[in-house]
Amino acid sequence: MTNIQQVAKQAGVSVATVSRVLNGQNTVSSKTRIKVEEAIKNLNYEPSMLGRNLRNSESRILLILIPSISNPFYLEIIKGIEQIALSQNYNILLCETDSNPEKENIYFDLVRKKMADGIISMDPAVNIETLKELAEKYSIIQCSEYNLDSGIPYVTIDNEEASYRAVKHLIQIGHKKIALMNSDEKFLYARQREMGYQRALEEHEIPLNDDYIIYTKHLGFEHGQQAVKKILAIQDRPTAIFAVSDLLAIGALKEINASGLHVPKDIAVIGFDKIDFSNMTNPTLTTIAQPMYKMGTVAAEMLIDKIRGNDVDNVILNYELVLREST
Amino acid sequence: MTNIQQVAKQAGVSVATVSRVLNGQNTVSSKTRIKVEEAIKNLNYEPSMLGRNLRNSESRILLILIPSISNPFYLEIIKGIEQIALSQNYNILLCETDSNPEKENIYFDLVRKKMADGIISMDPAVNIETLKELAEKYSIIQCSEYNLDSGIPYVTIDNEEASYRAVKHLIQIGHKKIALMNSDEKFLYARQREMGYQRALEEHEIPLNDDYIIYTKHLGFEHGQQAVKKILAIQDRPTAIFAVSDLLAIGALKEINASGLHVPKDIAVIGFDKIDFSNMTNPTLTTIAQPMYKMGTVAAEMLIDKIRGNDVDNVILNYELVLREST
DNA sequence: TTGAAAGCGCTAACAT
DNA sequence: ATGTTAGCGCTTTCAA
Repeated sequence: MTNIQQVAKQAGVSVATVSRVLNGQNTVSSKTRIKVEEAIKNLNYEPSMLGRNLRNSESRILLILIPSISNPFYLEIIKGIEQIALSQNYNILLCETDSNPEKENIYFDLVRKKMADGIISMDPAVNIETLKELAEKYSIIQCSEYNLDSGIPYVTIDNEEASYRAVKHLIQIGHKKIALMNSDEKFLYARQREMGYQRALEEHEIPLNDDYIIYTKHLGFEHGQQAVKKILAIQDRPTAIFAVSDLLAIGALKEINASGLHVPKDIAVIGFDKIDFSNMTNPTLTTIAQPMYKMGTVAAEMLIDKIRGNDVDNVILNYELVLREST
Repeated sequence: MTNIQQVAKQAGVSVATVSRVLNGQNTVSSKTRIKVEEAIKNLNYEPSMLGRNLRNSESRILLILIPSISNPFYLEIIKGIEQIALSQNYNILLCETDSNPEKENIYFDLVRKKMADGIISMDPAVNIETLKELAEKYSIIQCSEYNLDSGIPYVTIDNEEASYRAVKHLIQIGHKKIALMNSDEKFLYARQREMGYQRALEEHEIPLNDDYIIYTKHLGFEHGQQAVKKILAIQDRPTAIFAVSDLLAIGALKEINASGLHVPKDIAVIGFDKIDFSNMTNPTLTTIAQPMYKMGTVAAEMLIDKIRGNDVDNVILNYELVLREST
């Protein structure tokens, strides 16, 4: 491996000058610059990030914490993060926590050990106490899921409002018996979306029916299947389902089909996120579109800003109701 | 940030001794070890990977090149890679190339610049000349897609045989008019799967019909939809379709449904990969299961072996035919 | 405009 | 069993 010393020797200059050329400083005469560039070419020299990073005391790596790589919702966000990261010469380390605190802690160690310059956390189940502690020393942003009192900057959408909008749509097309397929109430977004659901019902004077609210442990396809079985078994069966995640809704769709019922004739279904697959189902899924790519770019910009030592503000992005075949 | 010096001072020993404790060397008396460990705790010391990595001339990062993060096929492989990587104290940098040589080259630079210790390439469209050149200086493994003459070690399945098995299944359940929905012939796996398709037909004395072979540019859902339209428009319409990727097959499924035809009554469909979603469609998809997780673990083991300077052998893993509702 | 030299945090060879 | 010290490859301060 050739290093900066050898380039300097070959070019007949000092390592400082080579470094200056490498970093595009304009304090180098064009004659010397050319000499150096030739030497670099001759020797096939590639500067080592290891040396540079130690010297600059940075890793130029951003940590992305997601609960599961299998949920396409996160993939679109990641693409947004990546676009900004690459343009600013950062690389991203994608870490799947499985909502497991131990795994999470291994990844937190990466920033403690200077292997990463900052974290974008998207795990709703993240240990918020640890995260807060970490946020005192390191740069951290929360994306999608967040905590109001943590002081950690976040980017998200207005979950209560989006949920209200979804349920209101169901009411407007004539439904009164509307089930809510929620995730776990320990997550802020779950509580917010439930509040939106309640507000829409109350506003239209539809009484709340606790039997119509089903909770699932995870946001997987199979959990949607299981949950919808319970809903179908209710005596006064709902005519519509609002699922707080497309994956749940897609699972519901499949199970409803299997049970011989028809969507949307017998039961209407609306999802949340607008993942790619929501357009591939039969029928296609009506859903609340989250601006995932945008959330990613904003989160990345916020994080890089924070790493540079600037203060950053929270951001609330807009959602959209996407009408398709399932309602 | 506290460093090794400060720990040494606090513990009343030399930095060498601290380093020894850090690295679990047994040449340290338990008395000193305890002193050092206490100092580490007191000072909240975390060793910097930046210093260690420069000193050891390694980054402990593995580069994973995939064409698209949206294809779930790769996600399962990545999980396998990750499991091995983490257990060996490596981290993985996931890089989506979009099969774009420029983007690819940015990522290649990471290994040239010592930001990564090796590469697992899964992009069929990778610039093989560049990869070969790189493989002379750096550790590289190909996973799933490979090149016979490159000398780059690979892990894969027997595509020809698996494809033969899929088509033979269709023949066995009574089909004679079988379409092949292939990707681009410039990819080795595409050629291999086409050969398997041909062999199965020939063996059962079914004449080859060029009209029944459709090529798609990419392995996306939408490309499956488009391709199946062409197939449905053929005068002597096929009664079965073998798609070389589940995503294509799922797109086909959806489009066939939309056209009013029924799977498998009117047209049987078989896919390839066994991605999670192949079980979520209606009907569920018969498919060739690739051992994706295993491919990942093997690839990671091979790469780490190679980084350590060992020679590694190519590996061919087993596939499986998974019968479900679509045939 | 350029060079000499210090130092980022760590490991390991060598000495004791 | 422990310490001294060189050096990994780079950037930057200071001096010329």
